[in-house]
Amino acid sequence: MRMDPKQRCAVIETLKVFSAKWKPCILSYLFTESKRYGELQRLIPNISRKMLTQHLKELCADGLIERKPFPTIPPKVEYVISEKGKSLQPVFRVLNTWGVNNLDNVCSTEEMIAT
Amino acid sequence: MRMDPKQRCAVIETLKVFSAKWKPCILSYLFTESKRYGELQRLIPNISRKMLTQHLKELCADGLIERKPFPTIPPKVEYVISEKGKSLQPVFRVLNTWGVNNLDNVCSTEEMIAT
DNA sequence: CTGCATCCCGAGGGATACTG
DNA sequence: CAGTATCCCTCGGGATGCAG
Repeated sequence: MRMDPKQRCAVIETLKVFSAKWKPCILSYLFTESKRYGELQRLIPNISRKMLTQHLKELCADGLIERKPFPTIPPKVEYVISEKGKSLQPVFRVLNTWGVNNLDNVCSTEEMIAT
Repeated sequence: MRMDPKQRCAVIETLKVFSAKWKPCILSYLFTESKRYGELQRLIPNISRKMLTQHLKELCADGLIERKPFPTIPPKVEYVISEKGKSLQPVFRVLNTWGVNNLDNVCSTEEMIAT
């Protein structure tokens, strides 16, 4: 197993798609169910609006989520996980399992489903 | 599947361990066989000595690789993958597979074994 | 409510010169 | 050969204010 840093390596490009600071968190919420912009803001208290907007845009651009605007007043926007996004869930499970088995003081996302 | 950003989430902590700029590349070389400092430098032409040193240190601290210095003249240091490090290989394969199936213009690390 | 624009700061990371 | 030390700069990302 080798990687040529000059090529677009699948592992590295995959990491780029979802490993930004808040993206795993956003995705994990959307795995469960669609959320509105404001809901995500409340669920992730430390994220700034700028970063939330930016990450949502990038996730849309990469086809992992979809944006569903409703032309109501006041406006309402729902973010929904896409099929491509769903395909990341098993990847997250693998990462979660590795962390639980190899790191200290980490909290499994699987456990959090139960609670 | 939910993540509380206030906890040490397994997925996020796992990403922190190996998703720094050059770490996947370094690890992928060490998966194959042990390498000396200078070899890695030649294999990864764009990395600076500072970053190579820093990332190797962090990978050691996280127990993914081991440093084997030989008190010869001139000095010689080998970096070897650890058992914990090896356990990341299946994780890399999952990331690689997802990238190959879902991204354009990426190059599989698996293919590169064959070449 | 859902964003965009702007300003600003600190960390990540590159280049280079020096050392045991 | 295998680093360390220093300088510097870009960019991720936070805070705040404005707009549709």
